[in-house]
Amino acid sequence: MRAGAPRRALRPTAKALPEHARAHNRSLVLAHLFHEGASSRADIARSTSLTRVTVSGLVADLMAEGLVEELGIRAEGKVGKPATFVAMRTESFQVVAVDLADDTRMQGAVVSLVGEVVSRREAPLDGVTGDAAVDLLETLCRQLLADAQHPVLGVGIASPGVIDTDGRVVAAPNLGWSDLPLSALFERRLGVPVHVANDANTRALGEFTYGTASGSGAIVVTVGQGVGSGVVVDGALVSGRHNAAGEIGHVTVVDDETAGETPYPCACGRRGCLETVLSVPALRRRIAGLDPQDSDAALASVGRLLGISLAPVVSTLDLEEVLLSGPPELLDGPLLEAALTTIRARTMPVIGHELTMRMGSLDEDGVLAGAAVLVLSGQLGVT
Amino acid sequence: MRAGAPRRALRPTAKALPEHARAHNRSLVLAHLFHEGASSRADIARSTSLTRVTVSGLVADLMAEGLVEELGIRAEGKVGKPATFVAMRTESFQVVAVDLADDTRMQGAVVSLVGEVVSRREAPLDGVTGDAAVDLLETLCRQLLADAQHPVLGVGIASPGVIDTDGRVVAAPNLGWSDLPLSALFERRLGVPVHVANDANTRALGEFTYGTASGSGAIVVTVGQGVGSGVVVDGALVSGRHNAAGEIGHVTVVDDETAGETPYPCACGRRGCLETVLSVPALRRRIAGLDPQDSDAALASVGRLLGISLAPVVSTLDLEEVLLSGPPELLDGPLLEAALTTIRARTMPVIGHELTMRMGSLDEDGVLAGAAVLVLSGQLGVT
DNA sequence: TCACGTTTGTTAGTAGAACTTCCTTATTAA
DNA sequence: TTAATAAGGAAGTTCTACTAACAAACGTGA
Repeated sequence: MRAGAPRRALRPTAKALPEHARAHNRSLVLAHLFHEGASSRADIARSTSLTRVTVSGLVADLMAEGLVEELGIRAEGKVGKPATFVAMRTESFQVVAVDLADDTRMQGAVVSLVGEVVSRREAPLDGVTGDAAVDLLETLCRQLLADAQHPVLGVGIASPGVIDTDGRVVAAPNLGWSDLPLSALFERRLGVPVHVANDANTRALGEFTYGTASGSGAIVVTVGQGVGSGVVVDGALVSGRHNAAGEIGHVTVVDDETAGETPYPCACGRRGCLETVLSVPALRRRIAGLDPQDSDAALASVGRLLGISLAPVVSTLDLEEVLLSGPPELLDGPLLEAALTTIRARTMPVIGHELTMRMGSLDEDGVLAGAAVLVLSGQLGVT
Repeated sequence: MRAGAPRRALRPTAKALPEHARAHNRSLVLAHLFHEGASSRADIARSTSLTRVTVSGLVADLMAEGLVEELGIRAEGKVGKPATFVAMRTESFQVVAVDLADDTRMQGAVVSLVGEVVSRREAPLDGVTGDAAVDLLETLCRQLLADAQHPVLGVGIASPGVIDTDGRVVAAPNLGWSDLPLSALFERRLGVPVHVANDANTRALGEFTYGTASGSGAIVVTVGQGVGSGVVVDGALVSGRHNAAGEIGHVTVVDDETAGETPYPCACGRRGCLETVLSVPALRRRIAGLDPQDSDAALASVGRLLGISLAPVVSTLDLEEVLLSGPPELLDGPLLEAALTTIRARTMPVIGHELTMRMGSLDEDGVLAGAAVLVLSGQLGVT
């Protein structure tokens, strides 16, 4: 006879209007063209299960906005009236992408809509923080906006630290930022849409859009100065209560009882964090001066620690893929293999056995590509 | 200059039609009435940000279907025309809920729309499995359908094992079921809508709807014969690649190097799974014959193992709450405290410090309440 | 060669949804 | 009694996508 008054809705939802449906279907058409390339209106209709009439209307709108163009008649000879190709004008728009993950310099680029870097710029940080860093970033963005040869859809900024969904930097210690409404501020200053997200999440977005990561459930672990990750669950990036989802670098993996390891102090003030063994500096320290065999064993021991901490995550979320991103000479070998072996050994066969774990397919520009996706997703609804 | 052809969309989306908007808004109205109780049409309009006209139309539809009724004039004296209360007719409909988590018997109940058990029935399993278990379940459901004093919206079944989103039992070893389309089968046989889900996920649904769990990010760990969990991330239950999300019971937490512990064999064929220390039988074994102090220490040691395995999950998903469900005399005390302490010690302060961990607020009928939510959510879109 | 079927894309008309505007009703406050 | 306030409904507008029908352009096969 136990009962309880119903408390609250699981997911606070917003009202739905007809024009929302229109916007949704518009994104559907755009996403098809983005992912599948040039297609006929009838192709789009089949793929989206909208009618040809509706697709024609949406395509007409998109052509009027200059986002889509007709390419001419399909060559292949099949029966029936030949199809007219339409395609997204990916070459006629660009995106400005900035990567703030590096401690020493800001990396920026003009990026095409398919994630190709067209031109780049750097701004050495020289230890500036706070407002000075904001100004430096603004200058870099202005230069990149001037560099672009085509209209810029927006600016995408990947920053370390905690960023909320409105593009406000809640905390980015390296840059001395806290509670900084970066997105709103730069939209005012630059006059173009600005999207900001955490660097590891941004890289994950890049992997999902341009790389080979699958959308059902995956985690992309980024290994650099620190260790971060982006998590996709049921097709969407996880943000978390404090927008701190993916912060796996400061999970304790080494304590006094861990065989063969010593818990080293971490920048966060605690000891034995994953970052103290898996970050690039930590890995380099660990293998410095070792001969290849000992080095491999040392890397494998870190892989095992990574596997131990990932196993509960993989199992709880029933993930499909684990991707590693960072220097291949450190990660792609004994470390990755040991991590995968460890995860498989520590999870149910049905989950661990079908798990794939590998290096991400994007290189150091993956974050820039992801920043482009931020804009694409925010402005056009394309993911 | 690295690039990649865009591969696939992150989230495969379906077309949007105006009538979908209607259904969505209809659920919005229903959900408001469900969670807030009797309200005027104008109240609903304010809460949903729909117009009064639209709300009036939707309420008229719902009244024609008998789901909603007018209650009369609001008593409180404010200026303006007095409001007419409308309310969901929660007492005029019922749900049949069945809990298959127990190895020895099927537990069923007629449940009101607010999660109250109206009447119950049990069916001893006596070791039957496979088709015989299906027949037993059908008989139980028919009896419960006959027991109901009001029209039944549907049947909600919580089963152990892996259940896909269509209500197909992929694998439920205890019941000898595999690849059984339970939902479709019973809809044909019983003639009412049938919804099936994993028992741990169902309990999580119950906690979120009738209990005190918050929707942003939480995990509900159910401790019974085995150990399972349901995970809510960004307001939605996680299903996972194999629909096996939440299967935390078979994560390895004890290996040969774990101080003070011995890895015991598990039913899954491996050793040292969480289930070998945290399940109710394992806990009872562990504290059997110990005096209170030793018993507390033994429970705390299990709590510590739970905390170690949950810490990476809490940190990666930036969860807000961890709920434990099961016998309070085992869980609510040293075990829970040790687990929370361990999680806090092993995660970033910002994540761990604000984490709350406590017992779920629903008792042994939580699964039945969750099964009612399955129907409510599936039939009315109310969560 | 030529009628026929097929496919594409468009035009016209229909149905559904939610909005704004205006009105009636009912109550309190001055 | 009058003005202000609020609830609820009626009428008409706008937006959306659908079905039905059609013209254009092309292969196929007699």
